Amino acid sequence: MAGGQRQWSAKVVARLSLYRRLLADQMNESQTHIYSHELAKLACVSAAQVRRDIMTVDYSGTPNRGYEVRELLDDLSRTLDQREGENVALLGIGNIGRALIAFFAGRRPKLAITAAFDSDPSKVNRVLFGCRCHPMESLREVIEAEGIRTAILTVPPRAAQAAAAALVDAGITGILNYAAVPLRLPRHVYLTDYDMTMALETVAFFARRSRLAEQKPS
Amino acid sequence: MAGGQRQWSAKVVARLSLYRRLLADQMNESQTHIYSHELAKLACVSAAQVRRDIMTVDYSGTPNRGYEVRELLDDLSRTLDQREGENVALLGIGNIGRALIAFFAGRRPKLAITAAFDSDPSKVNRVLFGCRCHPMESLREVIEAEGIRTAILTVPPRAAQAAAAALVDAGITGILNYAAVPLRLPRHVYLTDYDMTMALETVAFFARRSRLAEQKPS
DNA sequence: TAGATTGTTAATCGATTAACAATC
DNA sequence: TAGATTGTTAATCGATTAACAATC
Repeated sequence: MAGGQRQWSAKVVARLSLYRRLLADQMNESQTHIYSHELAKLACVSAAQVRRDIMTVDYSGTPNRGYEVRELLDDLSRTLDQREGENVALLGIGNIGRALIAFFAGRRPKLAITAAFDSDPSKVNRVLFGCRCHPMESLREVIEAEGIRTAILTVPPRAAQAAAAALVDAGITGILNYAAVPLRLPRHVYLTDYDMTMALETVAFFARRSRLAEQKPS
Repeated sequence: MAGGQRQWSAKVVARLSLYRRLLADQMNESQTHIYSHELAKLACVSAAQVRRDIMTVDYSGTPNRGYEVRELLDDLSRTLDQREGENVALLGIGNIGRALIAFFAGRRPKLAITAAFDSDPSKVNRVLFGCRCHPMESLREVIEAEGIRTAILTVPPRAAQAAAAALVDAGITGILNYAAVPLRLPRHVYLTDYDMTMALETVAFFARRSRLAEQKPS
């Protein structure tokens, strides 16, 4: 039922994205069907969670064969991809920005970084891995022309809030934020923060703790 | 009470890391004290959460002045940092790996990437932003010599599981995984996955949905 | 059929928020 | 003091897991 108002959570969508990639691997190995517990093992989650997640894309398996790899893959792609493909913008061509452009070049057929922006004139009009760099002044123009709704933010912290506001102003409704600053955005804009310092400090904290636990006398 | 067995969650630790950075900014602006709701606004979280988080580091504010910036900053650092500083290893010197080495160079005084590893001989023995690149063969040796417990994984997907196993074998207890593959690790190893494809697909999904919601007749 | 797996509901778990007496 | 803020407990919320009848 197309009109059913389903509540998607970010975690579910992220797992669907992972399932899709794992299923593509399975198809390359000529697997035609797969059970929830098999997919669960590949994804490192519980089988119950796999079954519940798959319910959300309105695909059904059968007790005998589990899930048909090809069919499930198609249904996942119908949920995750826009049929005609989709373009993404990237703001800030520093080390991280360049690495992300290189990483995503050709990776997903229906999701490509097609426009980059930087305020540094020396970077403008270059082409990196098929992605053209534009001046900040043409932000709105390019975003509207290419129908872009999703942006990656890799500018320095100080510039992040203003850059994000400009993006929203130009019609962006989803931001992946690599700048290590909390952003204040209107509610209709979806935001994911990828703060690398926070991530590394957290891992280091628990790595230390694990060692401490080991040293404790049993 | 130092011995109190407190249960730390990854989310709380990550927020403490953020609070610390925000407080450092405040101190640069000569703020001596700050209220929970002020810090909450900067961090884009609720005031109740700030108060509860700060409780976990055993620091107390006062109704009159809120929190003393300097004191809270010190207590957060005592929790997050190892007093004598700490080294981190990075595996896989591709685009992402190089960008991360550049990003973290000199960023945190007590947390530095000091050793990189790659299986490509042409990359070995170079020095990037003060970080030396070693051959994979000396993994254990270097990790033990530098007392490293935390590692960043930026190798290609196929190599990730084996590389992670080698890290664990060498004594690593925390991994920040940028390789887009779920890893199976012993339970004492702390793992955070940073799957960029998953993140971008999720943001794009919700960005699309937001637009759809806008178009809906009220 | 017997046995394993599915879809789906109920129970559990953990994290966030609301509320409020104590306090400066 | 009066008023705002704190530490802390109780209520709420959402996500995960367990359980089980239906099914191939």
